[in-house]
Amino acid sequence: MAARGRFGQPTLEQVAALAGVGRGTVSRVINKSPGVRDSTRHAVEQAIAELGYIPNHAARALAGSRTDAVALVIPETEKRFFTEPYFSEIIHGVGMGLADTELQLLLTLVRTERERARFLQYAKARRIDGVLLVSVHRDDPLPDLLSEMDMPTVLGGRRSSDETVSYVDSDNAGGARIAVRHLASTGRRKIVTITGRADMYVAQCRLRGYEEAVRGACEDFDASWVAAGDFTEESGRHAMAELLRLHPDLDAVFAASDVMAAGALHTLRAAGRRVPDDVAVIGFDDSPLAQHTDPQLTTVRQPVEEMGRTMVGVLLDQMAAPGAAWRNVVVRTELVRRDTA
Amino acid sequence: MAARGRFGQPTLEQVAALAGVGRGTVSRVINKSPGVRDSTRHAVEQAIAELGYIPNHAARALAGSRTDAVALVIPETEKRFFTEPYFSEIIHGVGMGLADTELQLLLTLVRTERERARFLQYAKARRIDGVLLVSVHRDDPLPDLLSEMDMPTVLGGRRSSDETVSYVDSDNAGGARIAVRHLASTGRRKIVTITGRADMYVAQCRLRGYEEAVRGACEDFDASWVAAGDFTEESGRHAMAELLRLHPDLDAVFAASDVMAAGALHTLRAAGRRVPDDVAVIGFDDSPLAQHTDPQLTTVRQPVEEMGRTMVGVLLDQMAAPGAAWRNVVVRTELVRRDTA
DNA sequence: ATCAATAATGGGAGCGCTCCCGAACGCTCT
DNA sequence: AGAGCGTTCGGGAGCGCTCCCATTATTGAT
Repeated sequence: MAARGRFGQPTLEQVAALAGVGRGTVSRVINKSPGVRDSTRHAVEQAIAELGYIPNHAARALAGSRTDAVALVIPETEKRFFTEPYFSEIIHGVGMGLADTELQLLLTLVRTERERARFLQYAKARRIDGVLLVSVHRDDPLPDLLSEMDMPTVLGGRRSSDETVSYVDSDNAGGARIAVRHLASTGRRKIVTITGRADMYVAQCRLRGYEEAVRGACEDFDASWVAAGDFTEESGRHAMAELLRLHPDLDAVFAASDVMAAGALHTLRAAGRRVPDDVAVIGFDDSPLAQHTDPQLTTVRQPVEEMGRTMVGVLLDQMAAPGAAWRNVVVRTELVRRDTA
Repeated sequence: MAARGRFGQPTLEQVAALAGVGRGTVSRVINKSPGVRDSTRHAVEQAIAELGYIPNHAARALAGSRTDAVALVIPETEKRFFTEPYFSEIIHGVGMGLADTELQLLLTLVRTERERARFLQYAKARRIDGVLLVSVHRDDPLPDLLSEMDMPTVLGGRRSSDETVSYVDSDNAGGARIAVRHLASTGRRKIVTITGRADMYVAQCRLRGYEEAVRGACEDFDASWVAAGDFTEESGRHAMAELLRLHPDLDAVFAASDVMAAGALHTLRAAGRRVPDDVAVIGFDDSPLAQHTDPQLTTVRQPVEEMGRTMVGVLLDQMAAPGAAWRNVVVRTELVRRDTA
């Protein structure tokens, strides 16, 4: 007589016994493999329901060499993780994408070299079937290492224009262009910008979009209209102050993130400039923060949650067809008009 | 000759062969079991290093019936998950707590009944060794179900004053008291409050703390000073409007969350009240948002990240000594003075 | 040197599943 | 009726590890 498992859980063998079939048949039913007569299938399903059978995951993983788990890797140090709702939204989107699969989500925060090495061990040991990677810096070799070990991998954002791993990205340059054009169309003539970290492609794209549009709109544009930030509020304040010093006559600023825009707003107010009367401001991301600034921030929205969901979709494809071509998706961005521009 | 595993990974058997010992001995070394001579241990470690051996997790889980994974369950619907940085901070704290263990973090968003049932299946099937549960509502049976199946469980926050599962909570009543006392000590005489969802213990505690302190400070206090909110900004605005209508002479408001305080700030400004000159405002949580409001929000800080870390500690204890007594930790809250009070 | 007691060690059994080969059972077609 | 084929099904082998008991090495006491 087939005995119950260690935790009182029924085993596949018991289901087989109850249904009066062999182990293999039950396995076939569970895995929806073809070649089982309908009547047999029903008998097995009946037995499964009766016993409340749940497949043992460890045994499946051992025998079948797949784990039904994917990792979401966030290689971000403290600060940004709190400040940016981006991560919450990605997590949420990924969660939704995974909702009707059998996959589990392993969350891995990689802050130190040690944690990074450990994660690679996990990947090597095949404790996961796939990896979602967000916030990847330009020279990060992790994606390549993963794809070398044939681990299905999808990036959120990309490292450069010729990314060699599947990714889902938003149209950052396009969003920046829309923002600048909107500014220009409302009569602004000196539209400066605050950039994100130069080593992140997303920042480069937003800068590129800005430049493309600003060249078309403002004849006297030059490099001094661009101030470097690093996506923190602090840097937004500093950059804004610097910009104000260099160009007292500026009348609009495009910040590469809402958080930096909030910093800019702060400096602007401290300098006695009225927003949007004297200076118009547009941010990027449409984070919840944008609704809490005063005045409420006009910003470029990227559908982060949708990106998370899409990343899962692409990963699922990769896992289903290993070695298939890279797939890339670029989602649209849009201007959200509020009160600062 | 022992062959390589399916993915080219060396197996324990190979390590044993190379070290010239038996399988059992290698297992003992890996698990740091006693009873291995130093010289033998070194030989094995040497072999492990040489082969780059990584234990196969599935096999361990199957043979040893433990999974080296814990789940963080977030039973929250859309809105709050984005708005509240609380979740990011908890996640971060939990990540830190887990950093120097061998445990993996499984993130489970439970939004629907179906997902809830599925999670219970996972727990029953012992795919995880322990559970961290945050944002639990008063009548949520999940914690009890888990502890009935002997699953080590720790709550972030608690459901009521006589919680029957281990928890880590912050001193909400104390924080509210500090806030009100501060308000009173700066001469405010009509200190109203906006509460959180009545079905959450955390909201009840903050309300209780408020009442305790306000009774001592304002003689004419009555129930009409209390307006119900639900932790959303929206509700903060409405509650504030209502309060203003009932008590045009109010001079201070304590909101049970920063988000609601931000809403209140909005209504106050719209009503032409100056903050903090006419009305002082104190929030709760010290979320990043508090630094972006205008003026910056005075608030009560609860060390969320520390709570996350502590939850892991308590869970580890539970896992080490199953069936041991419940352990509870209440962390301190403190007033963060900014510009609204 | 001898023997009992103790410390190390080897390896069989088994965890619950998937994979896959071959058996059994229809069919159809000569 | 018998051969030949496809469809279903049963169950052995094995995934890589832990558990545990039998076996062997080592130590201390006599």
